[in-house]
This record gives sequence, C-alpha cells and structure tokens, in this order.
Amino acid sequence: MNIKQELPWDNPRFRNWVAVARACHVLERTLAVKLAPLDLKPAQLDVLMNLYRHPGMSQHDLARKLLVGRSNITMLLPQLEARGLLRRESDEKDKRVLRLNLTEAGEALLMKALKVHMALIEKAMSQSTPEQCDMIGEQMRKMADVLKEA
Amino acid sequence: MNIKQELPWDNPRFRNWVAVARACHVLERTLAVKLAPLDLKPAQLDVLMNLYRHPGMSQHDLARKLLVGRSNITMLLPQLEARGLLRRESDEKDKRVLRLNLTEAGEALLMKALKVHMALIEKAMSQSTPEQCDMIGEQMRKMADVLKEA
DNA sequence: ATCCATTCGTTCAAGCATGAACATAATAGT
DNA sequence: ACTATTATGTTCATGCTTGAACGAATGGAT
Repeated sequence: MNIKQELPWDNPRFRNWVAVARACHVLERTLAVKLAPLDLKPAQLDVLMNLYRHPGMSQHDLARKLLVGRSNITMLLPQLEARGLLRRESDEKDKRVLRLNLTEAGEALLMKALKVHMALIEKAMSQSTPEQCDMIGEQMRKMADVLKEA
Repeated sequence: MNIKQELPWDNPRFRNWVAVARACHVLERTLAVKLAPLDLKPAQLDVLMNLYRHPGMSQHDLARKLLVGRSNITMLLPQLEARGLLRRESDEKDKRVLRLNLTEAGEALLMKALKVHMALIEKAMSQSTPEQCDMIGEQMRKMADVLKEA
C-alpha cells in the first residue's frame, strides 16, 4: 500500500483550503493590531456591526449570528455596556430576553472601526478582480451551507 | 454627507470576505467536533502535520509556520510528547534549539486524523470545480502575501 | 578575551471562548 | 389550573492563546 499517493499535500483541494485558512488567520491578526488604537477587538467589532444592522436583537440571536455560545455573549457585553457603547433593555412582552441597541457613542466608534476594517479588506482583496471576488464569496457561502448540515 | 453609501454591507468585497471568514469559522468548529474521538484538537493536528512534512524542525520554525507565538508551542508540545506522539531532542551543534520529530505513534495518529480532515475538506469543497478551487487558493495566497507586508 | 546584541525556549499572568449546570420565564398538553 | 417541556440568560471551571519578562546559548565586534 503506497500511502504517499493519498497524502493531503498532493491534493489540490487540501492545499487550497490551507491557503484560505492562512489568509483568514493573517487578516484576523492584522485587524486586531489595527483595531488596538480604538481599544476594540475583532470579536467586539462583530458585536457592534450586528447590533447596527439588527437593532433590538436578543443575545441569543446575536450568539447565533456570530457562531458562538450564548455564554460568550454574556461575558462580552458587560464590557461594551460599561463603556456606554450599547444598552441592554429587558423586553416587556418576554421578560427572559434582553433587547440590544447601540448608543450614539457605539455607532460613532463603529464607524471609525469600519473604516479600519474596510481599508484592510480592500487592501487584501485588491489582488482579485470583482468577478473573482464574487465567485469566492459565492463558493464560501455554499461551503458554509454544506457544513451546516454536517 | 450621505454615510449610507459608504457602509461596508453595500461593498461586495466586504460581503464576500465575511463569507470567507464564516466558512473558515464553521469548518474549524466542525473539524474540532470530528477530531474529538481521536482526542486531538485542530491546533494539535497542525503541529503533527508540520512535523511530518518537516522532520527535525525547531520550535521557533514551527511557531512561524503556524503563525502563533513561541510560548504557544511551549505550552502545546508537552501534552503531545507525554502521549508519545513526538520527541524533543536537543541539537548538539546549537544547544539552544530542540529538534522535533514524530514517533511512530504520532505518525499513525496523524494518518487517522488526516482522513477525517480530508473528508471534511472534500465535502466542503465539493461544490467548487477544480478550476474554481485553484483560483481561490491562488487568490488567498496572494492575499496573505499582501498582508504580510502590512 | 570580553562585551554586546541576538536567538531560542520557558514561565507567568491576563484575557477569551467553551460547555455544563443552573435559575427564571414562557409555552404546550392534559 | 397543573405539570412538563422548552427557551433565555448567567455562573463557573477548564483550557487555549497571547505578550512581556526571563535565563541560557550563540555569534560578532573590538
């Protein structure tokens, strides 16, 4: 049995996926560095972005959007709330849920952070044509869907 | 000033990158679940893979390959060494460095884990044609290079 | 030979993320 | 009404990753 022939490094799909993972890793770390002056971490930026797009969402919904556990949200929000970036108001109709909304300060900080984030993504993706970029996005969305069912 | 026009969600590059990041996240979590029966985490698998391909590499080289800090490697290796998956032998010529090599048990476990990893990647990428897949890999490698210089 | 700078690995404290166990609130079935 | 089930958020212990500070070894400059 010649095991060498089946080793992943000879498989294009494997090698290409490794490239995707590395690019993700590098961009994430770079973003963390560039975001440091705003005293904001990538995970916190994700929270602000989602609250901006979906005002009044619950912690549970937020956790599902971010693909993290609910307890993670519980640990994350108090810091942002203490900084006056968001509000947690209990829902009158369902006293279990907390409705989340950005404050003006939260929106202002988000806009600054988005400039940083966008600049980084523009730079990273400047190598690809719009058609290539769209194709990549399309394939990745399919991929995530396939994995969800696993 | 109409800020709406400049918001990232309207930017194709931004939306497509978000798809990449999500796919990465989902695949990583799925891999962790599928690897659990082998009592192996994705980060540990990365170590075994690199040692298989580059026998005798130092901890410093390994850290650079994995894009993590040196201290991370120091914390990671003793677990694997205690399980008999790898050896750390000090270099005779340079007494600072430790040369890393897989044991037979390490190679055997790696082969099992690679089957799991490969199956997952095959499934995830089965949506893409080989040409699309190669193009994605190529773009991602360019992207990582650009970010390295940042 | 003797400093000085650099490199490699380690230690330690801090911050994050996770999953299980829990308390409270809502809902469905009877 | 009453019970059982489900849903939301919290708490807690655990493990992973990081960065700074450290000790030891190397190499180069004078």
